[in-house]
Amino acid sequence: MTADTLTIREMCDAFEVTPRTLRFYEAKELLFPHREGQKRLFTKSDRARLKLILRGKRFGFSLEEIRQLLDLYYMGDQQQTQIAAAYDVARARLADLESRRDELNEAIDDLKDQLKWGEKMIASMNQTRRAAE
Amino acid sequence: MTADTLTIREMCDAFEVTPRTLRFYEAKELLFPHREGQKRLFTKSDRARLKLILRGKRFGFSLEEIRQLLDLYYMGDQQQTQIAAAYDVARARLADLESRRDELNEAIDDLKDQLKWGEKMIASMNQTRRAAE
DNA sequence: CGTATCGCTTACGTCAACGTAAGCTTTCAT
DNA sequence: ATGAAAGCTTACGTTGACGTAAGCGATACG
Repeated sequence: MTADTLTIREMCDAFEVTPRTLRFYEAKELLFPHREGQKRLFTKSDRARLKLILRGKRFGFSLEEIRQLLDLYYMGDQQQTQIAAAYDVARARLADLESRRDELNEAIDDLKDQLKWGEKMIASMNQTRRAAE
Repeated sequence: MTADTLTIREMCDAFEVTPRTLRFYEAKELLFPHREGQKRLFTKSDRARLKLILRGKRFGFSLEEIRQLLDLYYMGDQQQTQIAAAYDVARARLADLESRRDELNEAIDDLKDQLKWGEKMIASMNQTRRAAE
């Protein structure tokens, strides 16, 4: 049985990252792989966290920001004040993501216009070329 | 008349960036302010470009990627092959943005679930606290 | 006329996020 | 037994995106 843990190499292959990157994330307390002697063993939780880390990076968050967000996602049973604080931060993050989505939709609309313009351009140039032949 | 151009300071105030940043963007050929003697004068085109630069950064693009995208947006009348190539790149970018939006929506849904969970948590903890009093 | 203020250039400093190299154990197949 | 492979630690190097400091020219102001 594989005990549901991955070696560092398997983890790298699964997520297309380097060992250095995984060790770096551990040093920054973004991942907490178990140890079997010296060797790291990455659990299901680590895989879920790494997925969120990479997603966060695609959205342009810094590792430090991502670490805080992970602390939110993976809170155990904590004190009420902690939960409440986390709740507020999560709501702020939601607002951030929604505004990002809106801006992204703007950018998409802009680009679609740009593409229409490009199509007309190409068409008219083909026109011109045929006329010149 | 202000000739529709901004000094570097006005530009900084308008976009909340530092002079260093604007000079840096010029050095990297992302902006092309005119000169009045030594002094930079930022045109409407520069303002539009800077808006796109800052938007790109919020989406996690590197300045080099952004420069290429700007070259697309602001192509003059070029050769057909150039237009056609730009068209392809723009379509690829559109696909990228749309997939980002989809992933963003996923993240938003996840977070909404998380928030519901948090609300329940807080509610049940208030319950517990009242029971213990 | 002195002196601030604004802008310019040149150049070195910095921080995040890894890359890369050196040298050391453990493991496992030949 | 051994030597290649995989993993580890430590530490210095690198790249991108600016920050910051020094020093100079022009311009405005009291």
